[in-house]
Amino acid sequence: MGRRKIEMEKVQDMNTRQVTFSKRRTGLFKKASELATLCNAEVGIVVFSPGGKPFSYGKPSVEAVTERFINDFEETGSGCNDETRVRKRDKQDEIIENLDRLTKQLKAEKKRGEMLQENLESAGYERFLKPVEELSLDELKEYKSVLQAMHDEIKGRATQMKASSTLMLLSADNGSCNAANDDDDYDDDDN
Amino acid sequence: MGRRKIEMEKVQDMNTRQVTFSKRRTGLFKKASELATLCNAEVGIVVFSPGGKPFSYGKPSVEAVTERFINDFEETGSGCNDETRVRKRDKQDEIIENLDRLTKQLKAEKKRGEMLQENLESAGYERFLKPVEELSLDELKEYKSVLQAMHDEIKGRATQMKASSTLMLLSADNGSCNAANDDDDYDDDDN
DNA sequence: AACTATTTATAAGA
DNA sequence: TTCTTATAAATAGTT
Repeated sequence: MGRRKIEMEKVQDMNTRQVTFSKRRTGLFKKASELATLCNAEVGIVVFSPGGKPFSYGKPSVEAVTERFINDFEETGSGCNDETRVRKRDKQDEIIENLDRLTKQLKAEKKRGEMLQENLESAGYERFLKPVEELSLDELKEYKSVLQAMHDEIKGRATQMKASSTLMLLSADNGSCNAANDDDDYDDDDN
Repeated sequence: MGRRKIEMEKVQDMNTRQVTFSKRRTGLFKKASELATLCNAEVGIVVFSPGGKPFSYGKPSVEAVTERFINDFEETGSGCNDETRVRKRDKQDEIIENLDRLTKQLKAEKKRGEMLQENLESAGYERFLKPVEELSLDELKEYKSVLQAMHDEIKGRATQMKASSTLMLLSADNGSCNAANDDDDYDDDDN
């Protein structure tokens, strides 16, 4: 949508591709935001750059989503006999347990990452301030690059894991467009 | 982008909102597809309609994502001492275990849903074909609505759970735009 | 579901 | 990288 029409195939020039990625990622997130605002919808996106760096966008927030998901409880009573209600309840209990486990795992993962980072940083300073002159230039360079790599990895790990899990869950059984239903998919009731 | 500019606020008319949702959801998924194709990126999206129906889009496929995520193994060796390598290995093992657990939970959840649906359908047909004339009109109506509700719920449950989990993971700590890094976020190496 | 008048998004260029 | 601009695409209102 610019000076020229472009073919829908991988952009060959790397610099151009980088620029295109940035611009279009921004555009995609904006579109998502507009969809959420205009239609009172909820939306989540994960994108991996070719380099594997994850970007994400979500609106409004997970809390709102999970809350609604869990509060689904109260509305399941009408028109059901007792047996049905019990079955539903059991099913929802399981789902809630699963969601809860996911959150706990995520939190634990984040905490481990933070602790590892702290350990590395303190160890790094100590080693850097004391025996510097005992290290060769090459050793110093290598040491610096190791620290940098570890820092980057840990910093991005939680996001990476979130994004990967997300994509995995998203396309668990198919990899392409996947509308939920065919028939009635839009019943509003909130205002 | 049409006959008139519209305000960025919830569309009030319900029919208009439904149409807008459909059109813009399609547009969003197309944009995502283009981003993936042009930039060789990976992308996943979940959208809830106001009625709570989930829609999702992913490209290329989860398998590709998880595979790359796991193969990250081989590339972590350079520039690390043994202790560092062991730490990284441990961390990645944990992550892989978590991902594995997520997949298993999802599969179990789907299987339970399918079984429940089968049970309901067979029981439903039996009851419907035999004692119809013994049921009052009101009972028949109620019965039909119960079956319909259960059917809809089970049909949508796996997707709902996937989408909810996804959104939860996505915005576990914040609800708005969330770029991964600040600095170098684009290093390509595949061709 | 199709059709346009317009608004947006964006490819190139600076 | 950020801004500008010519043009391609998306889409709001209409049929």
